[in-house]
Amino acid sequence: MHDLREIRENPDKFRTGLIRRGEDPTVIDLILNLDEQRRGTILEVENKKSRRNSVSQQVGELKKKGEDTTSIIEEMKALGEEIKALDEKQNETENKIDELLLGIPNVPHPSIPDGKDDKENVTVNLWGEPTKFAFDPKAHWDLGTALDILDFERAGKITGSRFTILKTHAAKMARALISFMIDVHTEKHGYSEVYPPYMVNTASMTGTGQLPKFAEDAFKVSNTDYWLVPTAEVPVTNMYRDEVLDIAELPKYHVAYTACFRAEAGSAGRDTRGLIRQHQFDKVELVKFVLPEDSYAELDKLVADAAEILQLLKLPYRKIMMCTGDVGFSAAKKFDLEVWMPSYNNYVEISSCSNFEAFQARRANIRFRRSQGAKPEFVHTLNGSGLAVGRTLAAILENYQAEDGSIIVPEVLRPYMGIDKISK
RNA sequence: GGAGAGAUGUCCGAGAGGUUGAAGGAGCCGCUCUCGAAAAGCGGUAGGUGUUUACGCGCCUCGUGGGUUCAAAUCCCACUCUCUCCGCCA
Repeated sequence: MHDLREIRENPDKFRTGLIRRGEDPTVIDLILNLDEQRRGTILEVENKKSRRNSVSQQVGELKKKGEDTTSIIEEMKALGEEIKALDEKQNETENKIDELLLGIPNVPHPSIPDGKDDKENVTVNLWGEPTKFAFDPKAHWDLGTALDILDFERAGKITGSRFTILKTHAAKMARALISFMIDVHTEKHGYSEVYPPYMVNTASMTGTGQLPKFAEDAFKVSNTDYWLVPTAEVPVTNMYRDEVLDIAELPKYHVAYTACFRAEAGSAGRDTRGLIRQHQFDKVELVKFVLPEDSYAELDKLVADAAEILQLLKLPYRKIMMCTGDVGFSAAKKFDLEVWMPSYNNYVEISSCSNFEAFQARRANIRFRRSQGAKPEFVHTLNGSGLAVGRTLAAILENYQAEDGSIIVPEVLRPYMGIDKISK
């Protein structure tokens, strides 16, 4: 969410941001009009309230002296009605403004390229090379089914499509990956581990920007105000909602493992096979709360922290900078890491690292103070996958497959798995 | 699920319709004293919003949302959360 005052003072910045994203900038003028209306009413209603406050005080004094106050009270009754009517009008206006404000995406950072969609994203660099095979490599869903470590059919029976049962070595490898990733981030990169709830309330979903605009992407728990988390970003970022953080604690880094739940509305027919696009998947997420002036340096470090997992697993990947058309609603700048997936003969997103600047902090009211007595300011928030576990598992199965259909276990996972090869 | 208690500023804690945005204490900041420190003394110390070049002034906020009243932290209703006891339970 943006600061109404900032929009008032510098509307062109926001118009330009919308235009760069390919969206309609006239919403800014709509807001400016409503704001003007709103401020006019404030003046009017506050004058009346001021009068009521001082007269009410006098009433108290007069009554103490035993004087007659009936005519004043009559007058104040009428004034009260006027105030009530104006307050209602004011509420309506403010709700309309909020509704519009909540629907406006973040302003893209000047450094990111203009573009319509993902085709205009920019490759920043490549690490490693697409894996070469002396034989015809298989897709992970075929490998996993043949090894009896992935079971798509029974998952379809017990739940539905886009769910998978991981069995034996696959289940253990998922667990190993979660531990490995969290260990690297806590021990080497300085993140503090949290294990949050998998359900969050509407206020939290609004704080990070999933709501109100993207309700159809999430699962709502019926008869409650709760949503299944689409990413650990939501609970972890909202840990500090409505708090003023001590500047000595900044920057604050958290790493969290959760299952993630996504409705995948609008993805019907895409990535229907395998682990790539599931309604439920595991993810280790990195979340940062930082000083505004540091957030872009912190973004680079965040991407490097996520990339290091891929390097340690020796999985080839590339780093992509998202263009204005693909940067996402809440982000000002975003890098994706894409891992080489032989079955796609292409790179597939495995991590998404964003700087939200103050966009989420303003929605969630997360602030800090530069010094004792200073005005609170909004922090900048960032997050990134470090990494998506299901896709990592798929990438390992495919990139580490041998001709006989067995899978070599990446060296860094062997201490966690106790074996060096998965075979029949 | 049943019974009860509670939610006040950075923290503890008073207040129970009328000059209370809120006593008192702690913390923090500044000053005095001191060679320095401690102690002591004095002063300051919420957020949001509107207006103003500025000093300032106004409005809102005592868990959240409604209501009663000329006037609500204080009365009424609903909800949320926390704690205690009982029941159930991984």
